[in-house]
Amino acid sequence: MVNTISHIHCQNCSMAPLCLPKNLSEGDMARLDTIIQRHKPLHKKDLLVTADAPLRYLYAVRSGSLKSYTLDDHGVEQIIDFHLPGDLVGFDALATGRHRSFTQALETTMLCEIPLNSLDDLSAEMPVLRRELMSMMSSELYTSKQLLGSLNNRAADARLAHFLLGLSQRFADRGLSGKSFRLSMTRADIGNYIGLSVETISRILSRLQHENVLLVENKLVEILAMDRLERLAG
Amino acid sequence: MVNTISHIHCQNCSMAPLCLPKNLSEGDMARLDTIIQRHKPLHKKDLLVTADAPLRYLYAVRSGSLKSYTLDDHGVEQIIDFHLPGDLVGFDALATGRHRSFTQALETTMLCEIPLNSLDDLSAEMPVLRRELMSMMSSELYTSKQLLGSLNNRAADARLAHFLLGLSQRFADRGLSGKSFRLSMTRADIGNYIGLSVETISRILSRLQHENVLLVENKLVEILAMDRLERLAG
DNA sequence: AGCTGTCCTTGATCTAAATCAGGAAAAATT
DNA sequence: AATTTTTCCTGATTTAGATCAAGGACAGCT
Repeated sequence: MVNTISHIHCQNCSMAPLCLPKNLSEGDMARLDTIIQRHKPLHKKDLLVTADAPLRYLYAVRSGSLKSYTLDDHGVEQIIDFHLPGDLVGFDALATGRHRSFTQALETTMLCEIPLNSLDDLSAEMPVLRRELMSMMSSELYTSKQLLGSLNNRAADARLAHFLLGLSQRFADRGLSGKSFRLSMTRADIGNYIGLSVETISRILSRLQHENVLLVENKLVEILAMDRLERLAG
Repeated sequence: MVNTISHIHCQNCSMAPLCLPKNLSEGDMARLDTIIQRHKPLHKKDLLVTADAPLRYLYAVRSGSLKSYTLDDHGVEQIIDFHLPGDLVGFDALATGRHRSFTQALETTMLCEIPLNSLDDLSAEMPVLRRELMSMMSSELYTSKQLLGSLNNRAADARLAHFLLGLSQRFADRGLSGKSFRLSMTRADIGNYIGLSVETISRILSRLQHENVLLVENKLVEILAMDRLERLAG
């Protein structure tokens, strides 16, 4: 019998509607599929890419999650991204041809590996793929700039609300519950990402729980009052 | 006699080495040049694009400068970018086909207008142009994420130092002085962008002047001790 | 040149969130 | 199952930067 694990294709991947092949015709998708390879599963804390390493592949997250971070002058981690299934990892490295951050699994994570050379060739021939690539980068750019706007000049609870709503939206986009989900990152990771101390994250989660906006149990979060959370996020 | 103003071409534009055509062959550059149009000059405070307007062109800044901003729920401006000569405006709108921010001239500004449809066609045929587009988006993405990292969790003086060093680098890249330059944005704009109040910007500039790190005279800034500024930025 | 509105600076006060501290609960490792 | 390590929570204290306040310097107008 054929091992099904070794035969994952874009055509039968549940993430396809969100991922790179989302707007491709059947034929185009099949062509893209031929260049895509599977990557061995990562365990929690495994590194996918290291800053400065040459960029050879873009990675598509199939399941699990990761964080990307840089190290500042003092070797302190600075988280710049969380990646969920359907996300592509590596766009920020295209300009230099080298990765500019570390990317580490937050839990057991499965990935597809897309060789850049082949992708570039394909994008010459497939206008839809080319536009999709541009579009995904553009979205990431927008999200990143939005984040800037919603962190600067905003109170701690607004930042955290924005973060939770962003996650909620992304889970919902993936066909999962946007109301009830698991945080694969620690409170410290969240604080690092949105510029707050762990204690502040913890306190605000507790407060929102008391105010019946959230229900928090360890890593599990349930949004009880989406409207109030949205009002908080501003 | 031919009016020279009406005959600006990539081939004789001083910004070409930084701008979209930077890596193109002579022939490719000439082809790109045929689709590029000039935009009428903007005066200070003129809007180039409005949020929600359909995206038809990318704009390349030839001279002058602009700021991009969104409006939050309460109609408060939130600056997400400053554009200098050689920069391209509009990348964050590719995904939706609509602009997602307002872009306004900070001074008299000259621009080139690049029709998106033609650019897409060209990028199918010109691999170097395609990669250049991707590369420019990637750079912008990286800068944006870097900024996130260097604003979060950082003291006010480190933020401002980072901002000034970023400007300095960009001026230097453009063949201008990285040591002595003019701020085309107000203190309030800077504060808005890096998440500090006007007063704090003003105070830190004064302090850095007293400490002989900077020389500030209205809009003019001279960096006296680059090393100390870099140490501050961390 | 003089007027008007915006922009910048400096000082005094206040406050939100960081830091310090300690303990409890999970999770990983043995 | 027991032990170690990491993560999370809550309280007390401190502090960096916001806010309030007011005067002075520019820049754009007429």
